[in-house]
Amino acid sequence: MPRGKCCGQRWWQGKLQGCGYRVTAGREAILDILSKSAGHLSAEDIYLKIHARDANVGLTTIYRTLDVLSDVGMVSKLDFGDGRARYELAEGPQGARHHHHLVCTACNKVIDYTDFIEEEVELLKQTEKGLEKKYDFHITGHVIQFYGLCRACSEGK
Amino acid sequence: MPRGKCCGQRWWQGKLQGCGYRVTAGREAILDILSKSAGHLSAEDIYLKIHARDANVGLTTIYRTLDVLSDVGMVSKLDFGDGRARYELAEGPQGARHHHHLVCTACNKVIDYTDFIEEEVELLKQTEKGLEKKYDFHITGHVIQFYGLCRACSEGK
DNA sequence: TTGTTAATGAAAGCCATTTTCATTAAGGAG
DNA sequence: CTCCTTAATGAAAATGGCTTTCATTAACAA
Repeated sequence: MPRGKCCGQRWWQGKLQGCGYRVTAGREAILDILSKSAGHLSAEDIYLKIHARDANVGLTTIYRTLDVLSDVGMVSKLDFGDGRARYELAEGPQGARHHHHLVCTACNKVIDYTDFIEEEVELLKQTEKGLEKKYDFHITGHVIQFYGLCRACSEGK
Repeated sequence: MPRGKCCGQRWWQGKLQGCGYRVTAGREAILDILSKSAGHLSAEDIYLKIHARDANVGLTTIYRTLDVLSDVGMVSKLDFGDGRARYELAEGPQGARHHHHLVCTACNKVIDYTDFIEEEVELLKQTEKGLEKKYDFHITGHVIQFYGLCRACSEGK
């Protein structure tokens, strides 16, 4: 077994077990699919990919697993306003780097951008600090997202 | 009939008719409720308020009217991630002033804040410009929102 | 006043997600 | 390695916000 793969498994197995969750084939499969896809998969996307690749993991389990993985902090749940949740590997040593999303409201294409991120993050950090103090809130997250029409959708109209 | 009220009515009646929509009792009632409530009402909230105040407007009509009012730009549709849309009077001469939202993920309380707004708006504007150019997008909107636990929910745990 | 057509409401439908419940299997104890 | 406790799973049913359908009503222009 290749060293890299082994270490990767160790990593998420430890994280799951450390949080009191069991390591199962379904969880492994879902995590594997997320790590090999370019983000933004819906539960059904994952369901289809899992069934295409090999075998049986019910939709229910996919939803439950995604909850677990969110809980553990390995996966981020995204909302692009189209009525279904999307999931991507959370940023971190194993995941992608920090980015925000630009969503086409016509074709639902999503662009991850990292430009301007530094300024955004800096402003968000300051604002969070200010809001926490002023409103006595413990801030745990934020959403910053842009919506619009991509080139194709803009012209096709 | 008081002058203020008359002018207020004129205003939205004109706006509706100018966009080819008819003026109906239901639309008047919904708009009135929105203007007298402190923001963030769900369709069902409005439904209950309408039935408490006087009479019959079906939930279907409320959804349809809110769509119309969004279309005309009189109402903003909000998404706080709890699975139901919220609506508030759009900012403008008749509506509230520009603000963003701070959401408690435990009790769903929402705080409108205007602090830090100038900087946020400025950054958003610049980022939009950059993204439009780089990704050839026509940006039509954005979401910036903070999530966390309010004082009460933080302690009650 | 009348005619056209948008607006309405009740009921049915839609669909992502959740719940229920009986079955299976992870992983610690022995 | 085997047992045992309990989490994990899947199928099916349920949930719930929202939308569609369709027959009826009412805006408002002529």
